Amino acid sequence: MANSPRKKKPSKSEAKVVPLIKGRRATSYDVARLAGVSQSAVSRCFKPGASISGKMRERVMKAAKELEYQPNAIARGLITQRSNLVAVLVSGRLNLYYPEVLFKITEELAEAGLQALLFTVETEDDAEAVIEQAWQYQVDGVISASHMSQAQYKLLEKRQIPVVFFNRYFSDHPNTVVYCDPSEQVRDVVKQLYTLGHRRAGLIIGPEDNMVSRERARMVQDSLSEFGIGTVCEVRGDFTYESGTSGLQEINRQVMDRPSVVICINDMMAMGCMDEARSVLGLDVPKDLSIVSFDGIGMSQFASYELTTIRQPIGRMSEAAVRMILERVERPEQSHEKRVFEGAMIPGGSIARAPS
Amino acid sequence: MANSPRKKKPSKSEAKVVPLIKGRRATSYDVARLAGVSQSAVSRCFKPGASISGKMRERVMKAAKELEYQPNAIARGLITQRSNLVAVLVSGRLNLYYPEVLFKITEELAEAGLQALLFTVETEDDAEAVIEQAWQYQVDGVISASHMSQAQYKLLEKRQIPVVFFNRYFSDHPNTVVYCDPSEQVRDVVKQLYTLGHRRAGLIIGPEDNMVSRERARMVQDSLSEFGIGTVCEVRGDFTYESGTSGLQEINRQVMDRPSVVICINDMMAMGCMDEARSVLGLDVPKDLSIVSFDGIGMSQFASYELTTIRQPIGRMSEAAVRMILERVERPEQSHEKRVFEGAMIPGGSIARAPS
DNA sequence: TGGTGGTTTGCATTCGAATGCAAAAATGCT
DNA sequence: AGCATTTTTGCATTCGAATGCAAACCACCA
Repeated sequence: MANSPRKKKPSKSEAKVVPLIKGRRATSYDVARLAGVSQSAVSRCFKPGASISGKMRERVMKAAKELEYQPNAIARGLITQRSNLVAVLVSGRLNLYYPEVLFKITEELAEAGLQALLFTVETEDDAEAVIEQAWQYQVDGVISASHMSQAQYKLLEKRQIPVVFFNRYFSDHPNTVVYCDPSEQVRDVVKQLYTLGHRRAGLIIGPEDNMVSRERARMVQDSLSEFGIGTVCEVRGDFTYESGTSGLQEINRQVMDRPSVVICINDMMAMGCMDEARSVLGLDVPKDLSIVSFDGIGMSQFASYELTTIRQPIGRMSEAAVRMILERVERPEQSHEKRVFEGAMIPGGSIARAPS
Repeated sequence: MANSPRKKKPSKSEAKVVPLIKGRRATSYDVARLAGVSQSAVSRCFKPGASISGKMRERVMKAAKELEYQPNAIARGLITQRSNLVAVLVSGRLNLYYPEVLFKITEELAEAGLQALLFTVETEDDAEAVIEQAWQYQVDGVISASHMSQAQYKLLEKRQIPVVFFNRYFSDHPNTVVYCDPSEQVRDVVKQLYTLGHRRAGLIIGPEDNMVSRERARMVQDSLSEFGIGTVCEVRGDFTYESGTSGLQEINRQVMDRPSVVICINDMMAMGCMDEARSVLGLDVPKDLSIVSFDGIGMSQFASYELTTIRQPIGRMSEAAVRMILERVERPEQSHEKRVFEGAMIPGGSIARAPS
């Protein structure tokens, strides 16, 4: 490996190497050889803001194009300690809220030059495994819109992997969060219900361990009692359509005198609830029964449902989540931040004057 | 760096090193040092089937646990030339068919020890960019359920990245495919329509360049003409709910004498169509208008819709897709394979006797 | 012409795990 | 015990790009 005289001799007739001829993809060394420069020059050409002269860049780029060279993100990740991968944790396929969030986040990530590593998480056990996987893949950060225990979060923290929570957080622990606070809108909706004569409400809430459900339920309860609307029944579902149908059944079973309005903690359950009311109980929604809910997912506005619901600004929230992950990656020492977005009431058509 | 006598001396009091104490995650070298063995031993411990003795494994594992060591997938990928990443290309958030497929595939991949790198693709230009990204990340393979031009496919082929097409393929080019062929069921459904007295059908199909749409349309046309049912109108949508509503409007505009059945090329459009029929045109589905469609996504069976539709066995198809990617990764020279699954008719409740 | 300062460039090393090869250890057999 | 065979282990190198440092180059001015 004698260091040859620093004069370039690219005239070796290997200039006609067809890229990938033997299954190997071109590396920065191949490009360097073809262009008659050093590997570092090639590397610098692909690093924005690096010190490189015009003609050098030109020469390298020409060779790179010829060989269809693209830097190897894996190798780059190894040396820079930045994978540009972000783990996105969403849960089940049964709540159509998640796909919306997922796609939005993925697009925002792409825009920021990051890749989404997708993980589906149904239980905390899943989360356990997922965290290990993400750790193995050296993700730069985690955006979690699904289950995660405090212990798991602390583990990630200890490993210095930035986490942004999407619509959930731990109140007794500092963390970075994008969150939708619909309390204003809840009050508006409840007020409207009051004006429409509703005095007895049913509630279909989510799993006990779910923060979003707890918070929303609390807000609803607060507003209800403020306006003197009674909660005749509170049943627990799991955010799925099916648990909306069975939820209404359950309410029906528990109280003889049906409430005039059912408040569902998310759209999926509201849709189940509405379908149950109409198809099974033969009720007219909203004339016989009003229904309101949360999320504002796309299909909640299909003509069959037209839910009166409180929408989360998913687009802005996703954008914020990605911004925040980037910030935390770049300045891990910075203190945590919580960004809270207001909800937005979608009037819909699923509420009406209470039947007398 | 004198090579010390091959006697272990792990008693260096660094045994109390707290993992990650200075922000560095443990590497195989750290584990090796703590366990008093070589780095290669550590590596072998994490490779299933490697030649390692029981006590060695035990010692290494103990040290690994203490340091919370997990092999670095990025470094591994670099040396093994296998990233264990698979790019999954799905399109828009507006057709709920995709999330279902995506989640299924992701789960199957996880089961096979692979990670899904998610890409959303709306146009062929997107696909272009996505392919470059995937290439940079050294994905082991691509599962494409979205747009991809022949040129793009050939590019991937040239780069020797295995591709599995999900429900689409190029007929004039060898490729690996999982596909759902609903022709049997189409015939059944059309026959049933005939029996129910339908003689005039409307069609809402998808974009011209979409193979799934073309194929399904062809099958429908074939069966219709076999049974002597006329196509009074064929309009084009884009697989979204909205294009289902506008599709029915369009049909209504084009022909004065409304068809007795509308066949939609996917569920989303069928739902839009049904909602339009009911809420805007005031029709009773199925009494005034029958609707049938394709896909069998979850929400097509919600009580508001209960579509008569031809379901794809998404679960089995996803599993097959992952299997096939694995096979192609391991034996790239093997010839291509096309796995075709039958559809399954879901009776639903969206068809009835044709109004006289 | 020579010196100064600034910009380009290349060299050599690094990231963390895998692996072919040879040395060492363990096992079996006579 | 002595030798052959098999299994286990460590050494050294490799993957592909990034980067600190020093050498080379360039421009400019005195």
